[in-house]
Amino acid sequence: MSENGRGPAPRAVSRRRSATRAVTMADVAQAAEVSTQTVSRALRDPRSVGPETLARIEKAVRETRYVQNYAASHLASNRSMTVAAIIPTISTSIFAETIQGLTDVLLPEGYQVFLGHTDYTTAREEALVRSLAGRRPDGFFIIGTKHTQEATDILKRTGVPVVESWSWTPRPIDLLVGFSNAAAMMEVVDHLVARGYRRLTFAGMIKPGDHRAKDRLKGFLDAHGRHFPGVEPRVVTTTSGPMVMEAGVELLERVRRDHPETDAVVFASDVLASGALLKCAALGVRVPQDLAITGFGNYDIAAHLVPGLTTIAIASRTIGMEAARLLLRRMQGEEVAARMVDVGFQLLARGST
Amino acid sequence: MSENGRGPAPRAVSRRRSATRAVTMADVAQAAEVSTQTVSRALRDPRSVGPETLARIEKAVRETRYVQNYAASHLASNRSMTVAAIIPTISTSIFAETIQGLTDVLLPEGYQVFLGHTDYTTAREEALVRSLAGRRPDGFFIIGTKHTQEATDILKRTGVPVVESWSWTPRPIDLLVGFSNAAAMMEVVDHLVARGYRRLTFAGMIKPGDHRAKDRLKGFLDAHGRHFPGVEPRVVTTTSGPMVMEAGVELLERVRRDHPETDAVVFASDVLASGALLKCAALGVRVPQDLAITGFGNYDIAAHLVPGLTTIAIASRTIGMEAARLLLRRMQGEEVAARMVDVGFQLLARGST
DNA sequence: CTGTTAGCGCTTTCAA
DNA sequence: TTGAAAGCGCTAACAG
Repeated sequence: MSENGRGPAPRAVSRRRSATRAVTMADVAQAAEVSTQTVSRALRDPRSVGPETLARIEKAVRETRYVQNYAASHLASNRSMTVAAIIPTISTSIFAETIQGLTDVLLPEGYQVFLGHTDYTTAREEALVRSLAGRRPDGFFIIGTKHTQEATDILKRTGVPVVESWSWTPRPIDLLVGFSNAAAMMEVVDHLVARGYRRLTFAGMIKPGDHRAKDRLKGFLDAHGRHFPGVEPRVVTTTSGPMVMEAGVELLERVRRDHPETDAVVFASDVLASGALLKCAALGVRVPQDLAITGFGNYDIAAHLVPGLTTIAIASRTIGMEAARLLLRRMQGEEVAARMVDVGFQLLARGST
Repeated sequence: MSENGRGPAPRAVSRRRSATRAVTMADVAQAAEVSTQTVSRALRDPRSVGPETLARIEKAVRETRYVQNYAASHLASNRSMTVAAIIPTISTSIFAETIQGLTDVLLPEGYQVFLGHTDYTTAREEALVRSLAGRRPDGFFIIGTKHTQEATDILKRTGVPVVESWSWTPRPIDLLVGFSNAAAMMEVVDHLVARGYRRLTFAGMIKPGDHRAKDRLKGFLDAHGRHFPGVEPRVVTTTSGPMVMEAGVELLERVRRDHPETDAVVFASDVLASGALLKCAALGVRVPQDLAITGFGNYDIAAHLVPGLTTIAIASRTIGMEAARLLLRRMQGEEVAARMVDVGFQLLARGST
């Protein structure tokens, strides 16, 4: 325990910082009677060393319980084998699906994922980008295509591939895996109009940094203007609070109070729509006869509600997987054929309309 | 562009690996006309350098667009400022809440979170622990208390704090933030019996590595044996497939076919219970008159279903936040008062029983 | 197939 | 308050 028991004349002054010296590659090399270089090679590509040497090294690794230090590896090789992922919030299962898809593809290739969430604020996003850039990830994955100038600059200067997602833009920072939220919403409106609904109201939670929600509203307004020129569009929104079903209930109540003539409510998310749909059942409002309801996202619940919820299905997991594949190709030095991937969307017409 | 234009006699042979040399602390130091030491100090503790020096350094940082390299920092200081988090799956919103809580507390303190998921297999968990250990995180967060011997060994030998969670054990590896799944399930059974139900059936998805689901089944069996000694407990399970409402629908169908006498179905998760409850509405099965249904987790949907779903509420986000606080204290060298935190659970009796 | 050398970019230690 | 030297644990480059 005593820190002083080192003896009188420690030749090369010990500059150790860690108390319990960890096993290093040098220890393995010594145990296997090879150089550290050979150990390094054996770990990265077992076929690059002789079979007997390899066996000795593997034995040494086991016996010394060696765990490679990636920080040192990273510093020496300039490859961190990590990918930074930036999402608005983890608690929305639909982004979780995307992250799951991302990690499902990246982990088997040896990449680890750093995760950060912005809570839908661009300021937090910028801080996160800066902080994550300091980890020198080999790639970035980020939800959204609108960022602060500073964040965009940092992302561009990292020199590593960047995938933006879940939106669409003609000029991505680098790579893009997304779809047009506006176009999807237009399709919802077209569908409602085709089914005979005429008094549509948009209801959504639009946080300051949530450009996907804004695009959906924009799509609604565009389509509404196209179908009902001159008619003032009905819009009910909240700008804060957790994205939970209760918010949908509250939005429904505001729609019924402020726009009682509404015959169809276009929600910006399945979460909100589900809350509203269930509330309708409790209130005795018949869906879709008295009121049609649409959602966005095709969450698990949408197909199970009674009636089923008409919504837009997004290939959430696919976005993550496709993004991972693009990143992998780039991180391995290959070129990608298409820098922009449109995963599209699909209108699922169910009983609620 | 030419790689050859270096001239004939490059004195000290360049051993650069990165093509575009990134801005380093030395560049900042040069621009600010101080040593790298001073820059380093200024970045870590601005008050440790003179105000004029600080101003020059801050200016230099801005002008050079310097982004600190944490890998080098990590290697030199032996602190990575990261925490590794291991969860069964990201796509289950209830774990996402926990991760959100964890990051909400850790990010402001400068820690970043590495995320990995095991898909409920202990083999993948072990691989993940090994891999994440190589990143030398300053702390581990892991869902569950049952691990392979090897994974346990690695976690113990890292020398950093480890928080296990979402279960209960008298002998955690290090720290514990959890609750007893079995006790929670017993309370569900007690509640049903008190309400007059006598023919209970357990229905759940029990994946091989999901010890929390197993504990819930165990709790059911214990309570069932206590209330109905000698009566064979009814249990319907699946062992694979995605945890979605459809699985709940299928379990419900099996319960109705194999155990038609059932008057209450005890589901191991709200997801399953919700699917079943909605299916009951579609089938015309009255809940709770014909069949009572209970869930587990108190997902957002539970309170909005009609009737409301009786379930066990878990402080999912709190688990993450509490774990983060324990880790922080330990990572900052302080002792923690209580190594084991029981966050408990709460039975929420709603209309479905 | 294997070893030697230098260095990745930062922080610790020690000295001024 | 600031600086000089050393080294964290690994890998690239080169040589054999």
